[in-house]
Amino acid sequence: MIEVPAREESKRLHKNAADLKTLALELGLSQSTVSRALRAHPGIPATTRQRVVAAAEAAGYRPNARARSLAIGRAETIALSFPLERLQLPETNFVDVLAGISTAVTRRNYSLLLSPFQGDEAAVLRKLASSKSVDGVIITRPLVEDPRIGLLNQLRLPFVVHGRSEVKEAYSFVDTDNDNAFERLTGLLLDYGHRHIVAINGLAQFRYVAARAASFRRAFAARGLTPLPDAIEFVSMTEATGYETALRRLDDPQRPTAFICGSVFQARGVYRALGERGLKVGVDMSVVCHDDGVRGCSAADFVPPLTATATSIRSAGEQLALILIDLIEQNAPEPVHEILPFELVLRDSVALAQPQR
Amino acid sequence: MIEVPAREESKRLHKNAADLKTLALELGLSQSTVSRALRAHPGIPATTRQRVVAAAEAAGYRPNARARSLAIGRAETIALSFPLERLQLPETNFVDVLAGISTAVTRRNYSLLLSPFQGDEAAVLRKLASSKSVDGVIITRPLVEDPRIGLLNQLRLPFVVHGRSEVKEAYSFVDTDNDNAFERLTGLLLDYGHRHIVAINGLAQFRYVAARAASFRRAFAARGLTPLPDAIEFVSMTEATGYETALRRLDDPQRPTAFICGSVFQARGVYRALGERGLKVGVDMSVVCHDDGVRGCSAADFVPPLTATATSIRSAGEQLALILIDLIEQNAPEPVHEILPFELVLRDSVALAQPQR
DNA sequence: CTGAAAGCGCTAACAT
DNA sequence: ATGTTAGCGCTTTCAG
Repeated sequence: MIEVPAREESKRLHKNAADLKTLALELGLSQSTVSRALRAHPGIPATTRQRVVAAAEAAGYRPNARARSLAIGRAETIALSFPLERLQLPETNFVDVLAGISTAVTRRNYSLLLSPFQGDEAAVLRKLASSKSVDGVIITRPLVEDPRIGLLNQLRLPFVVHGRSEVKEAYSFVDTDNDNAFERLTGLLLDYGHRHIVAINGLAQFRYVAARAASFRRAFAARGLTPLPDAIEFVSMTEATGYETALRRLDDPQRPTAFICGSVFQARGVYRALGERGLKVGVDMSVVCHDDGVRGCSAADFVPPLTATATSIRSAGEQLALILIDLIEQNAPEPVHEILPFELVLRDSVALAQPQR
Repeated sequence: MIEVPAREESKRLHKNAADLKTLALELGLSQSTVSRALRAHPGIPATTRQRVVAAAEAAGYRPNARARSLAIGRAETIALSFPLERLQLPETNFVDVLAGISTAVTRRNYSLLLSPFQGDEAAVLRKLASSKSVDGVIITRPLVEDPRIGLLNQLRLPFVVHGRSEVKEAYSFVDTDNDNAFERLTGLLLDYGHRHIVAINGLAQFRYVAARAASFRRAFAARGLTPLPDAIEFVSMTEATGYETALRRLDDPQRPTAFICGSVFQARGVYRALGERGLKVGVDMSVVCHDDGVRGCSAADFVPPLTATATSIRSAGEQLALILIDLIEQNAPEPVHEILPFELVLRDSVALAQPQR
């Protein structure tokens, strides 16, 4: 019944639980010296530093994050605020942004707090700010006039927005170059001779949707043309709405010759609708889309492969986290505005427009 | 240049930054009384409590989470440890578990720390434990003999496993009733007269895969039958492998008459393979699968609708979080073992077996 | 180069 | 019913 081997293990266990005080005691040094040695403060000779580091490692010592953050006034943690439904809906690029954020946060030795909300996001943001549980927050999908920006500035909680808003205040953001992407897509179709183009856009409350609508029109204007008044559809970013919208427009006596889709999901719906009407993509009908590089749904894998403006929403996520952490650590005193480039990838989904009537 | 209106605002801002000391001072009470009043401790009369609560609300006061957690010895935060790739791969049920966890964590007023790892999960778990940044952790996809369970027990970090392992030690888990689900699916096919059934299972290192293999054989044994030696395929849980595996088995001279799939993703691949070989599901070939209720890929939406054992992986996520929090708060001193039920939903993907040869 | 001591903001014994 | 006091474990002046 004697547990000789267990004793040494329990000893090690105890060591694992060690705090700074114990460690200092064992080393015959003061807490402050040990603390400084571990943080490689100047003025600690290499020899003692090594001794301390070795002892800490042996003891499996890590500073208590709660005590440390109380002392230094930072939690080394950021939050991602998002509507819970973005984790529940099947078709969103949210998880890909999250993957990017996770990666960067980990690389910078920060932690990521997931902060979902249902209904009142402002309340959640206020709570994050006043309880000081995080050093900063990432918010997503800004509205044309987004009240969160004013709120966060007022609360003095560092933040970065995924996307842009039209508000006057200063704020940092990371955004894809949506505007120009839609202009390129539109221009491409126009240059192939298409005139009756339908743009399947997103819901009108979001700024990026407005921006895309504007750049769609800009591409026409640049060529001395004007789109039809009902050329732009403001619908949600799903396969189902892409399908429904396309079917409706195909069955219209004024059938378009080309579609621009805001997302690969919508494009998938458009392909399905075309299939059902017996129309061949890249032959009878042209389709292009914007492709955020969402995992598992690439324009390259469409049949036929889909011409698209390609970006990486995951790297947008990485940028969001990196910029926020820089902001927190004051490496970036000014608001940061980062617009990520896209690439136009030509594939087989675009045909020359048939000579009209 | 005088900022009269701004002054009042800055005053309110200042109030927002209020701490317990300031609040106590304003109220003419001691910190402890204010603290107790806010936590509705017994022995604080309703009148003062109301006064304190009102003042706190007006000031936008929230206890500093870092100070509080240092004082009470709990962070009121749990972590989810997972391989980063589960956020990057297109086909996983991970996000659905996450949605469930998020929901429950929020409901219990806890926070959720996302703790991805690449490579060495043990190191991450050690860090979580020694830095005391969270009160507990959820781990997923246990191996048959999973070393994390021993580690976490040794570290004395409360944890719950999504799934089971064969290790001897005590641990809490939430798991779907995988074993019996596969037995039911197999039994169903056997009762329809099928004898040459191929089970497309997962990768062999995971316990649930072994359990499913065993219950597949159990269903045969219960009817005095034995499956063919190569009846079970151990492959990954994706559409692509479902497709490839099905094609290979279909092109074998010994073609099976039915498939059991471990996931809807695999089943989707099987459907595609059957389509390409001109076989009609529910007529020429029978297919069943286990359906975790992943968002956007339901067995009910297959064409034809797919007979499946249905569970909700999201509610598994909820249970995981609730149990862990109970464990942390000592509401559940004993390890908790929760096996979630499933439902067998009959649809149109199963036909009576053709009389053999 | 190292140690002593204060304090981050809160909670909880221990008084009264 | 309320106040006083002593920490929680760390960082960081301030002394030596």
